[in-house]
Amino acid sequence: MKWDALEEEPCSLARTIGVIGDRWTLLILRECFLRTRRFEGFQSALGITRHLLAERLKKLVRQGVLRRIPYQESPKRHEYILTQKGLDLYPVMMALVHWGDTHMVDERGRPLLHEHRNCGKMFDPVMICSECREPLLPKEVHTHPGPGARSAAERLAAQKSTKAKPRRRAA
Amino acid sequence: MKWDALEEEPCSLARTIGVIGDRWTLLILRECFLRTRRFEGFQSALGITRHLLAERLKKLVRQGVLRRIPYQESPKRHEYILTQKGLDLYPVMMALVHWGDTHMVDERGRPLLHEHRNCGKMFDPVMICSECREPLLPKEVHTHPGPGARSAAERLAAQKSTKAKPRRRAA
DNA sequence: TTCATATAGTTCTAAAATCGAACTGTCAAT
DNA sequence: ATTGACAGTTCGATTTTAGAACTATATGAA
Repeated sequence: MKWDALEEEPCSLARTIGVIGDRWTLLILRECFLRTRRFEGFQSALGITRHLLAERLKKLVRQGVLRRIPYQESPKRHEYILTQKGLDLYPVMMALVHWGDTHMVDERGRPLLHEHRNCGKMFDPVMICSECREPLLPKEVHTHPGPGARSAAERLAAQKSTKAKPRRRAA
Repeated sequence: MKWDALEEEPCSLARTIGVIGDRWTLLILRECFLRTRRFEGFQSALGITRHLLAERLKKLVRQGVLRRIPYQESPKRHEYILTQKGLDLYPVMMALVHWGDTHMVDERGRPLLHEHRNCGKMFDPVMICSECREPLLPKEVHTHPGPGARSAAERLAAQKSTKAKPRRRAA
């Protein structure tokens, strides 16, 4: 699959994955939320190759997740900060962290605790329904095609290009 | 970086990324939540190569995200279903979908709508604080080292192995 | 002046991952 | 006896990533 194609798919999950769904990008975003802003900062915090880091940052800027802002002239230097679109990834990050906290901790316990300044307490993130504010369970959610869904004809056409071709028999 | 090392890192985000943080795995999990259970089902829905699909499924089973269950004898056939650990990824999936719905839709609108059976309404997922039940904003959250955090000495040792080495001057 | 350091990249080759297609094996139905 | 469904495995070619060095600009020290 050409991964650029993901962004064209009629699926919000696929499109999101097309933008942030690889290991280095997710780790770069972690650093962003931890207030890292500069090339060298990302590089030394992550141990990513400079080549890939440059490429990933470029892509995140192109996608509007990060903004590249000059912080000095001569030599020109820029730093990378989260846009609102980038900040909106916070629930994604928290959901990933919380799953790790729940299922991947060793005997030592959580590496990081989160304090909510509003209430002053250590918390876990909980995902609720915007309408009734009850926690969401997969069993209680049904999906329906939305206005951006593909018609049957479109699905058929799309299948032709991605579906496994029939394999021929042995001679 | 050897990606197996991610699971050892003192960071719940890194550990989670080590398990589910690649494009195909995330798409496979989407299919799981859409009730796909069998090899051919995943393959034709995603267009993933059979080779990679087999590998990813094995890894998800090894990690306890999926369970491989026989559904017929002779020939032996199995299907892959989400464990509780896998079901717990629901907030991650919903967060990814919601970001896509917010920032990646085209003029046609959302591909999929979600109905909450509890209240009967179409909803968006909202992430709140478990303690005060207010929506979480990145600015209002502070992180503290938890019991599983690395000591300063451990951080230093870890840096030696991942940090960029000093580069020598040109001759 | 010359050297060293800081920062933000780019370039290059080798190694690893992925793709694409074919192949294996079991069983049921025709 | 052949075809099709299903769940993989194998293999060569292509694409990505890793790892290291190199470029460029400027500051401050020897």
